This record gives sequence, C-alpha cells and structure tokens, in this order.
Amino acid sequence: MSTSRPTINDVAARAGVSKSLVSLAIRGSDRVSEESREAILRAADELGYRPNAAARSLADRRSRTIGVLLHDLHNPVFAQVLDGVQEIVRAHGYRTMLVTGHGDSQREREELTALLDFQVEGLILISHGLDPALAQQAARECPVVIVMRHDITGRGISTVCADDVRAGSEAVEELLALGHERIAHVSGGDNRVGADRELGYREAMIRAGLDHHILVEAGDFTESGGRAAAARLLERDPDITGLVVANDLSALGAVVAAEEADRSVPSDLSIVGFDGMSLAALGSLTLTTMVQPLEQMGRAAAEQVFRRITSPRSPLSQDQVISTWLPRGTTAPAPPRG
Amino acid sequence: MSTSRPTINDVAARAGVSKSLVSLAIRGSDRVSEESREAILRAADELGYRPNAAARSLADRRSRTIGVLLHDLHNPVFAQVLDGVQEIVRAHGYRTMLVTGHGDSQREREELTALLDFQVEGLILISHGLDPALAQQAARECPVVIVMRHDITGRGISTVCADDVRAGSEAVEELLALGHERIAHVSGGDNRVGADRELGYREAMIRAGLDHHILVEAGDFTESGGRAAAARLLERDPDITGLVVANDLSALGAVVAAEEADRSVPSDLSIVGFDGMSLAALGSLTLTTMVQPLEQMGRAAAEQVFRRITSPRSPLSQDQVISTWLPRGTTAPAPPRG
DNA sequence: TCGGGGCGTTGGAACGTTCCAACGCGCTAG
DNA sequence: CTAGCGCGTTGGAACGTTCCAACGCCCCGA
Repeated sequence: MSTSRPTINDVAARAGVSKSLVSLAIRGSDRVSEESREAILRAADELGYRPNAAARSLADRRSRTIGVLLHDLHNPVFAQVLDGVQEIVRAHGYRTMLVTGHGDSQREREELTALLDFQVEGLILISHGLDPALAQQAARECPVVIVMRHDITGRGISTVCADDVRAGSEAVEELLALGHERIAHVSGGDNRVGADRELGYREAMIRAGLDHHILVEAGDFTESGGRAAAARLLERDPDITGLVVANDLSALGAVVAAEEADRSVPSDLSIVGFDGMSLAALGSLTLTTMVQPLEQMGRAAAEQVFRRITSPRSPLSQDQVISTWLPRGTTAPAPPRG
Repeated sequence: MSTSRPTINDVAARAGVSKSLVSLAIRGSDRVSEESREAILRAADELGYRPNAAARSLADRRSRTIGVLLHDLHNPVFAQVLDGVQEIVRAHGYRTMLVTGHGDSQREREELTALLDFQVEGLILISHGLDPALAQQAARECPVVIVMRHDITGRGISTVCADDVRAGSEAVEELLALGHERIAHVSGGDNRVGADRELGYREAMIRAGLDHHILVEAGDFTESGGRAAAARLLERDPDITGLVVANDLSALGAVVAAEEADRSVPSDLSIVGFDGMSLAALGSLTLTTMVQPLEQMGRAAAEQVFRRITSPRSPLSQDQVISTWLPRGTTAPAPPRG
C-alpha cells in the first residue's frame, strides 16, 4: 500500500486483467463476463479504489458538470431556484458546481473563469447584478441560461424570467383595489429586474391617474437597503399608505422601518414584496407578496441547458413565468383619509 | 481553428515557442524572457486559450480545491458559516466545491463520493444529521473538519463547535433571571447539537430545582417542525411562560405557533432561539437568541484544514467557540402568576 | 583562447483515464 | 473441415497539462 491512491492499473494487476477491462467493469458495461466483473469489483473494493474525476473528464473531454453562478447564498430565494436546478441536473446524471460572486463583478468574473476552466458543459447564471459582457463571453464556450433577467441577450444565451413589469403593475393594482392611492416604491437599484418592477409600478400609477403620487427611493434588494429606503420615503411623504418594495428581503426591512416610524403594518401602512421567499411566511407578520415560481424557474433553466447540450442547434428560448398575488399579513384596506 | 478548444500546444505553435515555455509563462514564472512572455500571452489571448483544469489537476496530482458539504442552503445559518470558510479558502488561492445533502444520508454519501473523486484536498462537513461512518471513511483520504458537532471523532477528524450544552443552560438561566419558571424546550431532534442544547436545558432546570417543570417536544431544526412542537407544548401545559427552542429557524416557527394559540410574544410567552441567523433580526418581532459566531466557525474550520494540508502531522484540534446571549424582541419578564 | 556557469528554452515522460482497432477463442453454418 | 462471427479481452494512443533533465548560448574570468 503506497502513499498515493490506487489507480485502475493497480486494480487490474490485482484482479489479473487488463486496465481496459477494469475501466469497462467500473462503468458497469455489460460486455464484461460475470467472473471478471466480480474479480474486478472485489479487487477495487479491497484496494479502496476511487476513480479519478480529473483523469476522466480529461479522457472523455466532458465534465458532466453544470456550472451555477449565484448572486449570494444569504437570500433564500436563490436556494429555492437552486433546488429546481439541482433536481433536473441530478436527473440527467450530471453534477452542479456552485459559485457565488457576492455582487462583486470582479469576483464574478473570477468564479466564472474557474467554472469554464473546469470545462462545465453548461452555465446557469442567477445574479441580478451580472455584467452582460461576462455572460456573452461565457456563451462563446458553452450554453448559457440566465435566470431573472431578460435584458442580456446574444449568441448562445437563453433566459428564464418572471413577468416583472406586469407583476409590478399588479402589486399596485391590488393596493388600488384595497383603496390605496398614495403608493410609493422602494426600487431594487441599478439592474433590470429592479427596473422592470419599477416600470410596472410607474405604469400602473399612471394608468390609475395617480402620476402625481409616484414616489420612488432606491434600495438594493437587501434588508438594510429596503429599511433605509422605506425610512426615506416615509419622511418625504408621511401620507403614504401603500409601499411596493422590490423584493421580499427589502420588504422585511421596510416593515422594520415602518415600525421605527411609528406606523403600524398593515393598519397604517400596507407593504408588498416580490419573490415569495419561504422565510417571509414566518414571523408574526407574514409578508404579502407577488410570488414567483422559483423552483420552476430553476427547473426550466436546467432543462434548457440540457436541451442545448444534447442538440446544440436547438433554438434559444426566452421563458417567462407568471407571478401571482399572495395576500398575507402586511396588506389591509387603506385607512380612512386623515 | 478547429471546433474544440485551443490547447497549450496551439498557443506554443502560434507564439513560436515550446509548450513547456507556454506552461511557465501562463503560470507567471519569472524565468521566461520578457519577449517570450509577451508573445505567448498575446497568442493565448488571440486564440482564446483557457487552461484545462482537469489536465492540470491530473498532472499536479492536486486539485487546489476544498470540498464543503452543507446540510442545505435554506437555513441562512449555513450561508454565514460558508462565508467564513470561503474567506480563508480564497486567501490560500484554493477553491471551494460546494455540495448539499438535504439531510438525506444516501445523498450525502453520493455527494461526498463525488468530492473525493475530484481529489479535494480537504473536507469541511457542516451537517447536523451526518452519518459518522461517512466522515470517518472520508477522513482516510483527506483532512476532515466537522463543524457544529463534536461527537464524531476518529483518525483524521477535527471539529469546530459551539459550547452547546452551556448555551442551552445559559438560555434557561437568562429566562430564570427574568422570573420564568415554567420553561419548556423544543428540541432539535436526533443529532448531537440538538441533544447537547437539550442537555443544557435539562441541567439548568435541575440546578434551579425545577425538575418537575421539565417539558420537551421534539422539533427538527426546521420552521415547520418548530411550529408543530411548540403547538404541542402549549397544549400539554398552557401555563408555560418560557420556551427555549433548539435553533432560530424553529424559534420563528414557535412564534407563529404561539400566536395561533393566542399567546402574545413576549408578554405572555418568551421565546429564545440559537444561532443568531441574520434574518431573525428582521420583522416586527426580532428574535432573542444565543448567538454563535458563525463566520468565525467557518474561518476556524478552513484554517484547520489548511494547517493539516501543509503539515499532515499537525495535531487534530477540537475548537470550541462561545455562544452569547442576545436579548431582542421575543423575551420579557415573566407575567405575574395567574 | 578556453572552461564554466547561468539563463532561457526544450522534448519527453508522467498523471489516470477512455477509446479504438485488433486479438484469440469457441461456436455455428456451409 | 473450415470460414466467419461474436464475445470477452487486450495494448496502445490520446486527452492537456506539469515536471525534469538536458540543451545551447552568451558572458565572464583565468
């Protein structure tokens, strides 16, 4: 027993067959005699043989791995999308390789590079801040599917998104139906998802003839960003009764800001988020939100990747999924005019 | 330009040098002349050359990768530990390869196998349900550090844990100090972390002479499990005024159960969690908890892995970190006896 | 003038696997 | 009785990289 790992050759020697036959047996080929198979598997077991994944992917020039770039792991929304991705990837006998960029473009570039160095056969990008150039460059080397933003296009890029503009409008319309008029918006910052939801907000306000009540402060999809932006809004216009916040995490922050400003939710102030993250259903005040089918988006993305892997000429898709209104504890009819 | 990727040989041909020199130049060796380096880097750039990680780790016999097994990604606690791990791993110029087992032992075995096939140089295991045999087997192939449970030992295994027994006791003692006596416990189920926190609870109750008020229901570290267990406790003994819940996620569930049982938190019922997960600080009712230094635990684990990689004979450590009481919105003095 | 040393450079071997063409054997059909 | 076939098996080449021993060259000192 030497210091380093046993190889296929060691197994072959021990079983008294050739390395080729060991290779076949290990992979479960049916063209190996029962006798040989048995001897080989026993030898492998006795030696503690473990196939070397690097040598494998070098020899067959494929890694059987899908790379996934996530914005970060703290927003549980990404975990939900990832569950959908993993389900499909595993069903295909592939593995996922997961990296996060923490919203830092330089770091996202490094992580993406590492994935491509690993010869991932497909790439799923789930990061609202993503630099389009990075995605386009990656798409020259393998199929790329971008989740949650549709504004990055190019050769080899498919997308899976929600109907963010419409969802933005619907959030407003539901508040209108509850009698709210002074509805303000905490945006998601400088990225397409945020911009779309904001656009939906603005359009719905205009359609309702409430242009003059349009009021927006920039958040950044984090809880603290949402809290700060909501605080600024409540200071700018104390008469606000409705708040459409760009995502659930920020909306949770907005709830805190509301209470700090002595507004009780939902009786004084209604708050709506986006995403439907599972943790927002917890706590004493469960969040009203525009739910996105997160796992389904993950599954759709993975399926598209495999479609493109198996037939590279298959058309690029631009999937869109539907968000739905989920009223919970943070919305109520507008208070009577004061 | 063939259909497949350019290799080091293509770069060499284009730059008019040998592949060996390209290899050196790409890795930034200083024994390459300025002239050659320039020609090589230009050629590589023009061809879109990308080093093949599989070939590299095969030739090197090292992957420069640390494997991390996470229980799952939905509990943000794991993301926090992971942040600490990544910080150290990146500082060493290594990469992390992340997998999750979702608490399924069979799946954890598969994922661990895949990591070992990839020749990870070290392994960090963060999963309370982990099968000890898996860890022990893995430890025969590379350094293993287990986070959050100290009961798995063996050759090649180090641990990084919190002082769970003491933390369990301290949670009780803080409630005692607030005047509570009927303090019940939602446990974390069949694993060591849960068992330790429960033990701490029991010991503190006994020390306080409150043996007869010891009351435990089993949760499973999830929000729904915590909710159900808390509901059972409140039904078994309506006079409970304090609830020590095995982790924050379950404690959030317990808050919901309390409200469903018409108990207001914290005036009727005080609730304490464990972990200090960041999302528990959100919402209208921020959770009182025994905080663990999660990122620090991640850093400690990664540092221990590298210590063992660089000097394999270095001693196995059993790090313990300190949990601290963090009073927030879910605890209050005990209500007067009814 | 020549020998030696350093420096930039080189080809070949190795890493552990998969693929491929080809082998020998026994069996069957002609 | 033999040609052909299928089956289980085999060695060698390939995958893209790193490492190593050795090369030629130039410069310096003797």
